[in-house]
Amino acid sequence: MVKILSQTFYARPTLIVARELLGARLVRILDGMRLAGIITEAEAYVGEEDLGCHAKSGKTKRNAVMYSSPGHAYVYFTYGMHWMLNAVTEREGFPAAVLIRAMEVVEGADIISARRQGRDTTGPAKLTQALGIDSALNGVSLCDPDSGLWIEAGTPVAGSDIITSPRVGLDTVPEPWKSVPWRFQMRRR
DNA sequence: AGCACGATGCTCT
DNA sequence: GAGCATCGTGCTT
Repeated sequence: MVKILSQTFYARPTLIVARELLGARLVRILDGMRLAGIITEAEAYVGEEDLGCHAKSGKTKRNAVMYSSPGHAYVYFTYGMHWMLNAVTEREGFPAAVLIRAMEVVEGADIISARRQGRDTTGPAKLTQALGIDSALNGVSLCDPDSGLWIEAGTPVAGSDIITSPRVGLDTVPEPWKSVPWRFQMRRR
């Protein structure tokens, strides 16, 4: 039986949510078609103390959604051409989120393959491009099917099948934030 | 198989 | 005006 992850799922410590999102099913309704993938990689960004987090300098127009209640989509634009998808976590007012970095396609493979021109979906911008996720989805609820974007519970991944490592792309971020092992990946089989 | 680089434009200082 | 939670290509080993 299918269960859309609820707000209480997201209203927990971000590191826990990031781990538990591995194996979950990311679902997107695009042009009336259902596309989906199993989340295989995610990263945690936790509060204003975390100097790798967009909220490090406080609330701005860009990162405001990170401060909203858990279970919302934080979608932002970077590098002049890429969109990134995050799930907002913890309590309202505390800026934290999980970046969804990769998925294994399980529904709508033909459509996704066409959208990706045959290329893979392992990468945060590849994933949003594959699913047609952009600024129109910033701030929508991930707990409401009307938004056209949500996450369903999947097969839990055992701790021994999760690989942790430092987050990607934080080259200029000071330690310890640059190296904390807040990237989570499902072991490849 | 790995690395360097250019693309490209929004956000905040 | 600088800096980016990246990607794809092309060139080197």
